[in-house]
Amino acid sequence: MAATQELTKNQSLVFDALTRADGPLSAYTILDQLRENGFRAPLQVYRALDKLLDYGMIHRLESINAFVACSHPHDHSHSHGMIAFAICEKCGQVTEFSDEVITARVREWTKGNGFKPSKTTIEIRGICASCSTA
Amino acid sequence: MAATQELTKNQSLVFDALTRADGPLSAYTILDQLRENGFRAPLQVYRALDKLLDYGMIHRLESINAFVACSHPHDHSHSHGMIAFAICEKCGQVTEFSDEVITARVREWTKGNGFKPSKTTIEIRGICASCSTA
DNA sequence: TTGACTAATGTAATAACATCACATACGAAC
DNA sequence: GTTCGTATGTGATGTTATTACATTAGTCAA
Repeated sequence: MAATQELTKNQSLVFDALTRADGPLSAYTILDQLRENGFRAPLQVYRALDKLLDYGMIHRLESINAFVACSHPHDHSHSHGMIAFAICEKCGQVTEFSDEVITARVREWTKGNGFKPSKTTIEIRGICASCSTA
Repeated sequence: MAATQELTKNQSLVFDALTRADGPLSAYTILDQLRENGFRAPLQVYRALDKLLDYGMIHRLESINAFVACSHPHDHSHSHGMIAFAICEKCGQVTEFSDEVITARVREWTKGNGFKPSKTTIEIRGICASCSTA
């Protein structure tokens, strides 16, 4: 499984909702948006989100309990590196970037300490450029 | 406000609970532990946690909704740098470290993108050395 | 075609995490 | 002692996520 068109109905609905939104959405916000599509329960959303996370098509922002569509959907180059997120606390915009230096440095630490990493979260909250000039 | 002995009663109780524990605790776990000390409601815990976070005496682990006592309580050297956490998903142990290279690299990114950071989260989940040999 | 298996879905209930709103108490400054 | 800020007590509510169980739909082989 890899491409968008192979998603199930619910997965597509959830993924489309996240793609339409230009910022992170909470699971319950997605649920509300999809009620007209027949969604009734949180689990319908969470199950789809789990799969989409598996497929690497979306990300979970731990610090705000929300989800975003991956902004580099066709770029698998950073899929094994760490992804960092800058989250604007004013407008909600999320910028995704990956940095080899940080990735390498984290890997050094884990190697040096015998720690086997499974998932690494890097989230910077603050005010984005447009919001601080506005 | 800076030192432990200036904490209020509730703040001390919460801080002590976190210090006794040798791993992260959720707010509700703390609440349960402090019922015999008169705690009745979540807010009593959350208010204390907020202050302790302000004072830099504890940290919040965003990825697991839990709190830990700072492991470098007398070391203010890294208090303006970023702190990273390695969280063992097996035993719950949390190792706290700060890395100037990562800190610098994040600062570079934020400067370069006009992003004003307020709080940065770095959390590595995985299996710690003792758990992977055991 | 039937049966067996697997993946996806539907639904209700509940658990886990966090905040709001309002009342009361306490200490310091005047 | 009044005023003011901080801390506290308490119930209700809001938000996020999971458990448990039933049902549906597709695949594949006998």
